[in-house]
Amino acid sequence: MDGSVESEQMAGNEAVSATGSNKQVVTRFAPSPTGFLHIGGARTALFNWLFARHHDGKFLLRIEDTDRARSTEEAVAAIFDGLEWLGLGGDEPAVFQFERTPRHAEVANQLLAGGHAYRCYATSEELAELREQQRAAKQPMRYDGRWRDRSPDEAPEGAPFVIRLKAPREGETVIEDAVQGRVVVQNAELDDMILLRSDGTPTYMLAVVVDDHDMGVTHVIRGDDHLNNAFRQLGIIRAMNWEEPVYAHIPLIHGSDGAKLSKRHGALGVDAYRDEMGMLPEAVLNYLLRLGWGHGDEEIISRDRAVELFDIAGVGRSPSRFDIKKLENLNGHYLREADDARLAALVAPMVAARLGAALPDGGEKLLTAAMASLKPRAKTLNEIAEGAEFLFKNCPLDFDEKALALLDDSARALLGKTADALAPVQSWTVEAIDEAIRRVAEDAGLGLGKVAQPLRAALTGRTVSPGIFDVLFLLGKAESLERLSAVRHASGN
RNA sequence: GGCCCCUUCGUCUAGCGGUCAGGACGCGGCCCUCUCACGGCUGAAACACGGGUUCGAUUCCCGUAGGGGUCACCA
Repeated sequence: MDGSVESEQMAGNEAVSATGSNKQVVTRFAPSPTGFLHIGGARTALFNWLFARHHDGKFLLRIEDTDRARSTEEAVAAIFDGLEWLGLGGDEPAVFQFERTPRHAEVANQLLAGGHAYRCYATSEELAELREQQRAAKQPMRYDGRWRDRSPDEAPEGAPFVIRLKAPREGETVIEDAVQGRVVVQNAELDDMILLRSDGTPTYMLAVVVDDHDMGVTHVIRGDDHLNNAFRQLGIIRAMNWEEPVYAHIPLIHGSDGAKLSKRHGALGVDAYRDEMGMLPEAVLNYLLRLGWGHGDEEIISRDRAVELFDIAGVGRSPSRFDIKKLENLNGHYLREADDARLAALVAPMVAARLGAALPDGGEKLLTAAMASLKPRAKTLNEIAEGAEFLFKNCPLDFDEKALALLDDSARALLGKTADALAPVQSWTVEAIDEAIRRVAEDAGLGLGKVAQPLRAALTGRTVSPGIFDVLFLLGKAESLERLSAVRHASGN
């Protein structure tokens, strides 16, 4: 057996033993509030949430808002809103990183006092020049450590400085990543990163490490784009002599073009899946779960089942592309499973918007009754709303072209016979309607389809709708007859 | 460019040395049928390439190619 497989197993066992022993699993989701909760972030949150639940641990939230210029309150609200919709709230109130600035500075100074960090007086211009030279010389671009070993007396009087980590230059750093396996980086590749900016605020590198430590995070599950950062962060953790968390860097989600899917590249927020695309949260969750994680042939996986099954070992190592078709398919599945009244409540405002008018009294009730025949035909709430429109249209219906084509003179004559057959029906049940319509077809010596299609056109204005008996039943006797009559008395096409 | 990661049907994936390479979405066909869906059955569709290791590689190792990530006083 080779080394990498072995190391993966070790990483896996480490994760398990951390839970098997006295230590409670703590995971966190730590978005920066510079935009909405995008789909990749939602998946990261999901994996963290599931891992914590699976191990009876804690799932925490932290808002990484140390970049004051780019953080907004709207973004914070959007992120909480998205998480709430998906049912991925934290087990404790969210931590706002900016509020912990003093603690970050404290740690930086501790590092300084312990000789693990030093003051660097290089200016931004100086550094930019350095990078430019390195670029020109085709050298790797990194800080050259010009203040690393200088004596403090050489410091320019009163000049601003940053605090940098004094990272080891020899040897290598190894991470046994629970997803990626053993990853090794030469320490020479890592430069002395900035811990505290010249204005005294912490950088992300410092803040994450301090906060993760203080929050007791045992497992850091995050996007693959942080894998390189982990090596730098480890430098701080080791300098502080803190316990190292288990890292699990999950592959990113790419767009259908294969490029990184992020808010910077116009990826959608989860709110768009809810508000614009008509998705159900359980469908989004199921889809996200299967993107990058698998358990044999299981495709339809409930939240509870996911908690039961989820493990890091099932997370794949390669990036995946977002496929809206599959999400839609899953959404269709959950639509069919969903409670009719819940769906009606969700769809009612959408139907009203399409109609440009409020729904009549009892509109939501009618939608609930119609849901059983509406939802199998839809993949999104939008499609349900579209399919429900005919229920609320007023009498001179707007007919689409194909419907109009069906309503020729002979069809109108047939519609007359149909109306006559329907008029005497006393108890307006699907069975009674079924019987009456079939008799019309039989008497005319026609197949049921020959009667149903013109009827459908006359009643809905479309050639596509739920079963014709259901349409008649849902519309009610009076409305049905009125629509038939309206068509028969309209001028020919 | 340096460093790091990745590579099974178009897409998401199962596989963990010997399989007719399985499932799902999408696509085609058939059935059901009053339309459209749903549902059922079914078909086409993949181990990037080249070397090893091995009796035997999709599976292990090394290259190549391709893709991605990362190199800020952003997070």
